[in-house]
Amino acid sequence: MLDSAVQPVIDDGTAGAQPVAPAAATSAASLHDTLLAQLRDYIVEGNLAPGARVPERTLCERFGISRTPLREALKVLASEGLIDLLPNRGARVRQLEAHEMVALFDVMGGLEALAGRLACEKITEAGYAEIERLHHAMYASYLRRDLHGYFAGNQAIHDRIVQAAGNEPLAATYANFAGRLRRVRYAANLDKDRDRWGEAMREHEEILDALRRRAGAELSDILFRHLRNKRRAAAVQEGAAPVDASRA
Amino acid sequence: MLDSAVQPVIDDGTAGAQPVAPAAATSAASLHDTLLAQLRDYIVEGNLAPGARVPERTLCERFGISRTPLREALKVLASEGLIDLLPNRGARVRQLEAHEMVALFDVMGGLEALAGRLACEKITEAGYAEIERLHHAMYASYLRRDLHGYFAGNQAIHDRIVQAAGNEPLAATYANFAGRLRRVRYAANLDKDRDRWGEAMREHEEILDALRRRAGAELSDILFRHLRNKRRAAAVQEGAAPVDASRA
DNA sequence: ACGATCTGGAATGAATGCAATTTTTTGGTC
DNA sequence: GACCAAAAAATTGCATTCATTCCAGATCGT
Repeated sequence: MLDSAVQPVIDDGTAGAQPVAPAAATSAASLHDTLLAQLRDYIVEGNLAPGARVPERTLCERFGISRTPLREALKVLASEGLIDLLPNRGARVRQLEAHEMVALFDVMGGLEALAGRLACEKITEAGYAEIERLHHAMYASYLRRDLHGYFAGNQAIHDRIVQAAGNEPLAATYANFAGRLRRVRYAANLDKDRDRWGEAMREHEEILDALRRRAGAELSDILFRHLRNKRRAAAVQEGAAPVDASRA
Repeated sequence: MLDSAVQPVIDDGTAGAQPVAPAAATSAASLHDTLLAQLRDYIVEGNLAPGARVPERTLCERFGISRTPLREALKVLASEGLIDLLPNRGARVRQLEAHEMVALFDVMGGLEALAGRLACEKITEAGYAEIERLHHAMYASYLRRDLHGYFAGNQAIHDRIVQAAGNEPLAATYANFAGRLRRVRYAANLDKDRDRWGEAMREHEEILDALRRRAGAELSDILFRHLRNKRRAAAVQEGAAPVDASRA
């Protein structure tokens, strides 16, 4: 569906944004949250330039639906912070100012800090072993200077910690913020910042150590500072590359 | 080219609804977020019993609007976690299970912990002085055994800390979770639990002290544990009392 | 010629209408 | 009398339609 193959960019570094909303554990998916997920992906993938208008008509025929469900999805996306809904002027893709990106990073840090603390309370030995395995794999990628593998491992670890926290609202909120930040691609400049890379690796050693000792408060603090450092390293390139929005 | 002559607010019948948390601080209000705020308040206030159906038709004539904007608002409220949206079975007021309430409290704790840490970085002397004043006022209420005044002051302090964090997404998320938890009224059992009341008061002393010293990590930890204790004290009564939903 | 104003088209916001699914009621059977 | 099945009524989901607002180009005035 989505022609994301045009630009295979490494744009992630935090976490994967999956379904945000289906809070109901009992409900079996849904028929039209599909559209929401589709639209969210469509925006997050970068098919619409930041600040660009979100043409209802075009998207309607793009997804083969009427305006009513699309507008509903748009309202939800606006409440998630992905787009801005101007009164009578339609929807626009949210453009992140520098200070907004900083704020989002801090929230991510707070959420990860919370996740780490809760994970220390709930994680099983098997769960820890899995994270330890991921950590070593990531370390191997680091030694290999395999940026892609490193990021994948990094993301997997952070996701696992959030998952281990066993807190559904936390996981949903985390996914929401991760999705908002996914559009800014701050990842690619690690290969030029070897110092930061090594520093991040050391921080991950601390993370694993604190998790092993189930030191909740300590892990919480480490994780927040870890995100702070990641934010600092990412604050370099701000203007994300715009992507073509016009496709017949 | 913005028409400075703003159109007059259309307030037909219903009382003025102040938004719980205007997520978009910069955007100039809105014309139909009003309905969203109204509906949110309507739910949070407890006009609909937990687990009860949310009849579109009824609410439509209640708010004097058509089904389309109402359904949009419903979708947003579902994404906020206030209601569940069953596939073809309409909307239901979210019923909080015990473990869900626990999870929400933990997220609140994490958010407040983050707010405290950020507040230590950004708060001004005047801002701290204001919180100190509120603290003393709350302490006076405590001595007076004025439960209502105590809670008002308590909430004001926590709100001020969040506000002092100067992080808009954090404030919005905090307001969201606070709204979700507002329906469970855990407050009333403090007068029967004098020990918890005194404990909470001591914790607030610690909070103020850490904030005065701008000890971010310390304040963060205190706030999380403070919320944990509040959760423990609140976990008693679960089923909130339903209120009549029929009002002509 | 430059600027403001006016008019036409397009898009947004909301309401109504129609098909599909669910729920309730009614009837039948064991 | 209780339980199950089928039809009717109501409700949801979506499409279509109508009113209002915004944007653009053209027209008129200075």
